[in-house]
Amino acid sequence: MGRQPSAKPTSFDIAYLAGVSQPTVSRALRGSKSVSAATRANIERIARELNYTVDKNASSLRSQRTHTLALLFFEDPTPDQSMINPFFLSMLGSITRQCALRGYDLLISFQQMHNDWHVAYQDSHRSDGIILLGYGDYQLYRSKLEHLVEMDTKFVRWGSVSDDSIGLTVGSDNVGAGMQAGRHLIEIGRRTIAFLGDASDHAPEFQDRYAGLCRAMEGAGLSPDPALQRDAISSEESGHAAARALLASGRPFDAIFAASDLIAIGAMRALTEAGLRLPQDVAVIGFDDIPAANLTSPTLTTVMQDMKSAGELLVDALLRRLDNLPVERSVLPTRLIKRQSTAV
Amino acid sequence: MGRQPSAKPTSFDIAYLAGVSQPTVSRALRGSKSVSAATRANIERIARELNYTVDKNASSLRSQRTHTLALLFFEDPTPDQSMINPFFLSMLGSITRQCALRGYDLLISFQQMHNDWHVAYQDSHRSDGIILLGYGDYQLYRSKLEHLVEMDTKFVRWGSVSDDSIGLTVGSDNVGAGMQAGRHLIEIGRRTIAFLGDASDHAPEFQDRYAGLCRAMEGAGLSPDPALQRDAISSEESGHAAARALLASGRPFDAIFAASDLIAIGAMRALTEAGLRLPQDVAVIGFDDIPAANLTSPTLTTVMQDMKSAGELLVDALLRRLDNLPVERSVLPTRLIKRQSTAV
DNA sequence: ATATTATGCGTATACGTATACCCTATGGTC
DNA sequence: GACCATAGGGTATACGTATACGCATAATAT
Repeated sequence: MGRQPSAKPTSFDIAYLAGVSQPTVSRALRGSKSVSAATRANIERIARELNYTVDKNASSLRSQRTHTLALLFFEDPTPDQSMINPFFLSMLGSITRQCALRGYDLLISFQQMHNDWHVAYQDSHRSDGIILLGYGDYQLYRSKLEHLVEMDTKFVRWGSVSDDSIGLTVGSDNVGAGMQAGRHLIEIGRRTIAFLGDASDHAPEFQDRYAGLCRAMEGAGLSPDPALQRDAISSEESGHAAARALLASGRPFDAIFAASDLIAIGAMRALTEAGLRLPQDVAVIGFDDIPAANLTSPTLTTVMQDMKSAGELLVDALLRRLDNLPVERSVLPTRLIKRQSTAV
Repeated sequence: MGRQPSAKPTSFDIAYLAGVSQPTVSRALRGSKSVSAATRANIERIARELNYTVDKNASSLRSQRTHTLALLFFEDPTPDQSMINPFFLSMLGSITRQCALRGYDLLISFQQMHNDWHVAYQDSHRSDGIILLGYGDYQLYRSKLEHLVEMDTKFVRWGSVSDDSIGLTVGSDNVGAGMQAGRHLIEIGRRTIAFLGDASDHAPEFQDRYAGLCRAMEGAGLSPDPALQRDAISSEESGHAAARALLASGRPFDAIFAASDLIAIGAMRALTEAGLRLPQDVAVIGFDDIPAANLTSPTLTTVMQDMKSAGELLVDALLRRLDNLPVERSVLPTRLIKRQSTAV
C-alpha cells in the first residue's frame, strides 16, 4: 500500500500525527485500557497507514521480555553430520507452529551441548526460555541439566517423564507404548519377543519402552528373556549390528520390538540378509513413525507419538513457567500404526 | 565458577571494577584498537569472572544490527501437516551450522507465505536478513519475491539460478544434474527415458532438470519424447499417480528420471505394483538423496546436491548483501549417487 | 623548541519503547 | 457546594549499549 520510502516510523511519528504523546501510542497499541476507544482507533489507523511495527529490540530492552524461545538440539553422536533424526524434525514443525500461534519467535540451534546455554540465550536476553530436544548420552545430559537448574535457566525438555527427571519435562507414555507394542505382537501369536535398544539408565525412554514390553508379556503369562534384549542407539547401523548379534547368538525369536524406527529399519535389513521372511518368520515393530517407515518393504508397523500435542505442550509448559504459573509434567498417549511388518 | 546470584552484570559494573568508563568496556570487548592491550586484558578478565554477556537487545537497538537471520520456508501444499520435505531439513542443518560459525543467530518459521515478511522480520528489527527456502507455486512465489525486492528487504533464496530470477539466488546446477542423470541412464543402455516432474515454468528447477536430460539424450543422438514427460509435484502420491498415468498410456519406456526422490519413490511403488522389475525393466533415478533413498528396494540412484556448500553460500551471500559488498549468484555442482535402481 | 599527529580514554548522547508517577477534568456523593 | 473517585493521558525516566566528539598526554616531525 502507500508506503513511505523514508526511514521506518517510530511511535513518536504516530504520536505526532495523532496529536498525542508517545506513551499513549504505546499504551494504545499494547491494549492498555486507560486509552479511550476513539483515541485507540485513531492510533491504530495511523499505525496501519504508516506500516508501523514495534521495534523488537527496543521493546525487549525496556520490558525485559523478548517473546522469543530458543530450541536446542542435543545429539552427541554426529557432531558434523547434518543427519538429524527425522522424528525431531516433525517435532520441529509442531513447535514452530505453536510458537507462531502464541506470538513467540523461535530461535534454533543444533550446536553441541555445552555449559553456556544460559549465557548464550537467557543471560544475553536472546530468548525468554529454552526448549531442549534430543537423545544422547543421558548421563552427560543429566549433568548439564543440573547445571541449568542451578543457574535458574527457564527451560522445558522432551524426554522420559519419570519421578527423578530434572527440570520440567514433557514426553510420551513410553511404558504404555511398550505395552501397546507388546500386546499387538502377542495378539498375532508371537511368544519370543526381542527388544533392540539401550535398556540401561543411559536412555530412560528406551528403558521405559522395554519395561512396557515386559509388562505386556508378563500380563500374557510370558516371561521376557533378558538374552533377547540387545543394546542399540537410534541409528540404522546400530540396529543392523544389534540384529546381527542377536541372530548370531542362535537364540530363537519370532518378533522384534525396536526402540526406534531407525533401529527397526537396520534390523529388518539384517533379517532380510539372513534370509528370513518378514513378517512370517519375524514380525517387527518400530517407534516414531518416521516417513521412511512407510517406504520399507515390508512397510513398518510402528508406534506413533502425538507430535501435534507435543509441540503444544512443550511451548505451553515453558510459557507457564515463564509466567510463574503452576505447571506439571505431561505424559502423552501414543498410537499403534499397523503395517505389513506385523500383518500375518 | 564463582558466580553472583545477583542481577546480571552490565558494562557499567565492569567499568567500575576496572576503573574505566562504560564506553571503554564496550570498545574493549568489541575489539576496538583504540584501547590499550593492558586495559583490554583487564576488562576481559573481569568480564569473564562476572560471567558477563552483552545484552543482545541493547546492543541491537543501539547498533541497528541484530546479528540474526530469519529462515523462512515456503511450501503451500501442506499448510497444516508437519511433513516437511526431508531435503530442506538437511539444508536446515547446514544453514544453522553456518550461522553459528559466522556468529549469527537463526530465527525460523514455517508459516505460510504472506506479504508482510519485511514487516515481520526486517522492519521490526528481528533479523537483519531473510533466507527463503521452498518449492511451491512459483508464480505466486514470484509475485511475493517482487514485493520483497520492492520493499528493499534483504534476502537470499535457494532455487533455480537463471537470468530472470528475482533477487539474490543460490542453487544447484540443475541443468548439469539433469545431464549427469541422463548420461548415466544412457551409459547403462537405456534409450527411452521418461521424466516425472513439472516441466512448466511453474517449477523452474524441475524444468532445468528436464532440459539437462534432453540435452544429454540429444548429445547421444536420441530424441526425447515429450509424451514421456509427466507433471508431478514433489510428493510420493504425485509420483505414484504420474507413473501410473505413464504406464496407462501404453507408451514403452526403459528408464525414469524423477525430479525428486519423493516422486521417484512413489513411481517405484507404481512400477512394482504393475509387476515390473527394477532395474531390469525400468531403471530409476531420483533427486536430492534424502535418507529414505537408501532404504527403498531397490535402493535408489539419485543426484545429491551439495548441502554443505549450499548453507555456506546462502549465508555468505546474505551477509555480503547486508554489508553492501558485491555478491553474485552461485551455482553448485551436483554428484550422482549410484545405487541398485540403475545397477544392471 | 615548537608544531603536528597519534594514542587512549572520558563525556555526552542516541537507539525506540514501556512504565511509574503525576495532573486535570469530569462525574457522582453527602 | 466541598469531597473524592475515576478516566484519560502527559511528563520523566529507565532499559544497556555503541558511537561521535573532545581532550589530554605522549610521540614524532621540523
